[in-house]
Amino acid sequence: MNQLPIAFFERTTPIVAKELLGHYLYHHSPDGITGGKIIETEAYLGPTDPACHSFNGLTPRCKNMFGMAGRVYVYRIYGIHHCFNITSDSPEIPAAVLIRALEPVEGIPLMEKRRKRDQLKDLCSGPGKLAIAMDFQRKHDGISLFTGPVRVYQGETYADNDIVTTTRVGISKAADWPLRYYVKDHPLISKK
DNA sequence: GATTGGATCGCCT
DNA sequence: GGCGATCCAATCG
Repeated sequence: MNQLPIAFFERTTPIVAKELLGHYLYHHSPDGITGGKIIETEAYLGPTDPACHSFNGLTPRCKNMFGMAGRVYVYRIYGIHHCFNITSDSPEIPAAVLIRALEPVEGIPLMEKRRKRDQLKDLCSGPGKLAIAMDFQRKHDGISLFTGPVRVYQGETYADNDIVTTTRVGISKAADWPLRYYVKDHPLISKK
């Protein structure tokens, strides 16, 4: 399988978020390979976006959003879960795409074991869930998609008619900005 | 130095 | 539909 080139990620974040749908996210972890098709994303635009962690400048948490696109940004949320993002846009603009749901395609038994669930819809249908199923942790924060165990491979490209654009989930600031994208009628997205 | 609130999930009613 | 779990960066709410 071919990897998406770094130029794919060095574009404005809504484009990257929308076009990531249909491509494949893999984690080659020590206890096995897991992978899935990206079916739901959200764009976080950087300094102009009040909902983005980089809105208030460089902090220890979001420092890896600053710099090159095509790297991993993982943070802890609600004290419990992790959220997995891919950095985007130019090095001057600290922005990222949150991966909200995957359609599992590889290492499903390992995902079931990590999630302690055996229904396909319970494995990767939400940012916290897919972080568990894929075993994404803080230690992955900042790694490149081109030199480490986490990779994005070329998949299919959806037509605009097959993509739903709507508002982001779970935020209070800029709540009405239409920056969430998902595959229309897909049964494994995180929520309507 | 203390407080607050969050890009969530799963179980309860 | 509501709420508890449980961490920590940002803010002084």
